[in-house]
Amino acid sequence: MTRLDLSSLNPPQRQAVEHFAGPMLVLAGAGSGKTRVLTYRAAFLVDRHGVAPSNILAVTFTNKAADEMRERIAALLGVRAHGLQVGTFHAIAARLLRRYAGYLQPVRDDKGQVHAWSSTFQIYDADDAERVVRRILVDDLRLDPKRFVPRSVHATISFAKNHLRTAADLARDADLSGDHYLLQVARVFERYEWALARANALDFDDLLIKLVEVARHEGVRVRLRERFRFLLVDEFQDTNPAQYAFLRELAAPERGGHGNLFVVGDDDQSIYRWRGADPSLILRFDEDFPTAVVVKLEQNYRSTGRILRAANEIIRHNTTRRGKTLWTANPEGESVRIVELADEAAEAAWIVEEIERARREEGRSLRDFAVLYRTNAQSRPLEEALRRAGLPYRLIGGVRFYERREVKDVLAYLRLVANPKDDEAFRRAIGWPARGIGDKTLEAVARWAEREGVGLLEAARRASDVPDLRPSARQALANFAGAIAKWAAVAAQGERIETLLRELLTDGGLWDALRLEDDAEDRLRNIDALVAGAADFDRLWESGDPRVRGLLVDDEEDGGALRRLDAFLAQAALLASVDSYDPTADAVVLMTLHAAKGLEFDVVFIAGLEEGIFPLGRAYDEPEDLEEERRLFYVGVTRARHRLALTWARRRRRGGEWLPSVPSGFLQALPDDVVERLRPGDAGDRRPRPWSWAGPRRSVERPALDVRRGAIGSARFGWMDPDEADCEVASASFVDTDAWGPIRVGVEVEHPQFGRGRVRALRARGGDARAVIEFEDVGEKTVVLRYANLVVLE
DNA sequence: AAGTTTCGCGTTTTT
DNA sequence: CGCGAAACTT
Ligand SMILES: Nc1ncnc2c1ncn2[C@@H]1O[C@H](COP(=O)(O)OP(=O)(O)OP(=O)(O)O)[C@@H](O)[C@H]1O
Repeated sequence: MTRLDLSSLNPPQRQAVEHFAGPMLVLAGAGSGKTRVLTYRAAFLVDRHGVAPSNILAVTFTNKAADEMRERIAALLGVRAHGLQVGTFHAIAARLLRRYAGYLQPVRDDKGQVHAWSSTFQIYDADDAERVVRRILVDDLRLDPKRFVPRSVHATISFAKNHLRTAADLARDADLSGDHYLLQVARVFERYEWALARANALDFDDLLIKLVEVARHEGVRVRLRERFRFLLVDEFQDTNPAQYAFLRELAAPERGGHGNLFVVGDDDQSIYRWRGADPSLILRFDEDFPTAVVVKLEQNYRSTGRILRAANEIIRHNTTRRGKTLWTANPEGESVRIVELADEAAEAAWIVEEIERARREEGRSLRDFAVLYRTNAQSRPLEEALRRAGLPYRLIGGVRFYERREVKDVLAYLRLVANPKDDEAFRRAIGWPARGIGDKTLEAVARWAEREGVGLLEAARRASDVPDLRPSARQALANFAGAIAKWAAVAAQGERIETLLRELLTDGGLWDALRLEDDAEDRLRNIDALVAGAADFDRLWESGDPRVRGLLVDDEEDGGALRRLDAFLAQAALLASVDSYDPTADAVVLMTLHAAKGLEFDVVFIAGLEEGIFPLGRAYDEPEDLEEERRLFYVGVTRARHRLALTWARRRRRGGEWLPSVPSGFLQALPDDVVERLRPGDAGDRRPRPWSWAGPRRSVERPALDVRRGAIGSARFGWMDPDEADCEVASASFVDTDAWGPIRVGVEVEHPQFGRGRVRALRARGGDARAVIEFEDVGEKTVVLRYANLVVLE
C-alpha cells in the first residue's frame, strides 16, 4: 500500500491533516476545503500514525454526508478503512443507546409508576412527538390548542432539551419570570417525558441527551473513551450544547478525557440556531480547550472571483462574527445576475430557459444545476415549469418518504412488533384499517392501561379484563393484539424485513385497505417502494454493510444486540431529506437553502429574493435572526462554482392571494462590479420604478425601496410607476397592486394612533388591502390601508 | 363508529 | 390554493 498522498493539499490544510493528538479547530470560510481536510485527517491517522480505524469517530451533519465521507476515506485507504465509524450525532447516539439503554435513569410518573428504557426503544419523529404533545394539551391539561399550538409547544420543549434543560428548569424559569405560557409548557414537558418513558420511546433530542446521560456513567465513559480515541466533527458551527456535552465527556482534559477532538467549521455558516445549535461553541472552542491548535484556511477552491466577492460582501454586514479572510485563485468568472421577473411563474420559466440554454450551448448536464429557495412552499411553480419543459428534476425536502401518511401507518405495525409499548404506533395501527375501534373504546383502553401501568397493546391483549367495552370492540382488540404477537414471533426469528412486511400487508388486510383509499394508486406505489426499501436494507444488513451495521459491528461486546428490525426502523426515523440527494442522477435539483449546506454545484439559482420571503418577515423580530438569515444567504451563494443567478418576482401568490413584493434588502450588499441586473420580458422599458438601485448605499441594508414621506392609504400615487398595473390578474380576491402604494413587507411606517412600526405581512382578503404591522409600542395589529393614514418612513 | 363536509388556516428552516 | 382537523351526518 502506497503512502497517503498529501500533494493535493495546501500548507495550512496539510498542517491540519498532519495534526496528531490534542484538540484542533479548523476555522475557515466556505469552500476552503474543511471537509476535505477532515477526510484526509481520518485517513492520515490510520496511514501514518497506525491508529485502528475503529478508534476513529467522524461526525457529519447528515447521513448522506456520512456515506460520502466513508466512501472518500475508503478511496484513500482501501480496505484499511474498515471499521471506521462515521455518522450523524443522532445515528451514533441511536446505535450506542441500543447498547447502553440499561444505564438510563428510569422515570417515575405521577401515578408512582416507574418506566425504564430498554434496547428495543423506538425513535419518535417530530410528528409522533407532536401528537403526544397535542394529547397532553387537550386531554390531560385541557388547554386550548389554539393558544398552545402543539407544534410550538414541542419546539419550545425541543429547544430546551437541546440545551440539556429539563422540565423542572423550565418551570423554575417560568416561576421567576412569571411567564404563564412557559409554566404551562413546563407542565406539558413533564408529562411528555412520562409518555415517552412509558412507551419506551426516545425523541430526536433524547437521543442526544440520553447519550450524554449514559456517557456520564463512569464505566460507560471509560469504555467510550477507549473506543473512540479520536473524534472528528464536521460543520461544528451547528453543534448544539447536548452534542457538545457528549464530546466533552470523551475529550475534555480536565475530566480525564483524551483531548483528541478535531473540529472543523465556519461561524458564518451557522444556520441552525433556531434548532438549538450554539455557534458560540466554535467561537469559544479555544477557551474550553486551551491547548487547541487553531488553523485557518483562507483559500477558496470552489467559486469564481466574483461569486466569492459577492459572498464576502454579504457576510461582512454581520456584526457577531470572528471575521476571516477568504480569497481565490480561480478566474473572475461571469457576473452574478440579479434578475427581476413579473411573478413566480415568470421566475420559474426564466430559470428553466436558462437551464435549457446552458445545456444546449454549453453542453452542461442537468446535475450541474441547483435551484435553492428559502421555504419548501416555493418549489411548486419551479416543479411545474420543469415538468412542462420535460426536464427531470429531484425535489429534496418537503414531505419526506417516511413521513407520508400511508408509510407511517404501515411502519406503525412494524414499530409495534419491535416495541410493544409504543403507544403512538398502537394508536395509528389500531385506527387503520377501520376495525370498529373508535375514540370511546380507545379512551376506555387508555384509562385502564394507565391505571395498570401497561402499554396499550398489552391492554388490548387483556381486553377481556378491560371494563366498559362492547363485546365487538373487545373481540377486535384481542384479534389485533393476537396478530401483532404472531408477527412479533416471525420477527424474533430474525426474519427479513421484506418478508415480515409482505406478510403483514397481506395478513393484516393492509393491501386491501390501501386499494380502497383515495389516491390508491399513489399510496400503493409508495408502499411498493417501502417494500423495495426494506429489501435493499435486508441486502445491506446481510452483507454487513457499515451503512446499516456501521457502529460497533466488530465490537465483541455488542454481541448481536442490534436487532435487524430496530436498525431498520431507526434508519427510517433518522433519514433526512437531503439523504436522498443523488449527485450522479442526471436531474436538476430543487431544495431549500438549509438542505444545500455542504454541497456544491456548477450553476446555482437562488429564487425568491424578496422582503418577507428571504429574509423571512419574522427574521426582523431579533437582530440575531436577521444575521442568521444573512448567513443562510451566504451559504447559498457559496454553493456555486461557476455561475450564480439571484431572482425575484414583483408579485407572488401567498396562500391564495397575490401580493406585491420588493427585492430583498440582501441584494444591496452586492457590489456593482460583480453583478449584472436583468429584467427579461420587458426589455426597453426604462421608466423609473418604485424601487431604485441608485442612491447611496446604506451600511445597514434596508428593503430596497425608494420611498418618500407622504400620506398614503388610498390609490393616489402620482409618482408610482403606472406599469405596476402589468401585474394584474383576473381574480376575485385580487386587490389592485396600486392599492398598496409603497406599502411593502419590511417597510417602516407611522400610524396616527399606533405610532411607528414595520410591515410584517400584506393581506388582500375580502377586497380591502390590509397590512399586518408590528408596532414598536402596541405590538402587532392589522390595519386596513384605506382607512389608516400610514406614513412611510424613509 | 365511520363517512362526509365544511371550515379554517397557514408558510420557516430539520436531525 | 390545498391540506388537515373539527363539525356534522348517516
Ligand atoms: N487544496 C485543494 N486543491 C484543490 N481543490 C481543493 C483543495 N481543497 C479543497 N478543494 C476543493 O474545494 C471544494 C470545497 O471543499 P470542501 O467541500 O472540503 O470545503 P468546505 O470548506 O468544507 O466547504 P463548505 O464549508 O462551503 O461546505 C471541493 O470541491 C474540494 O474538492
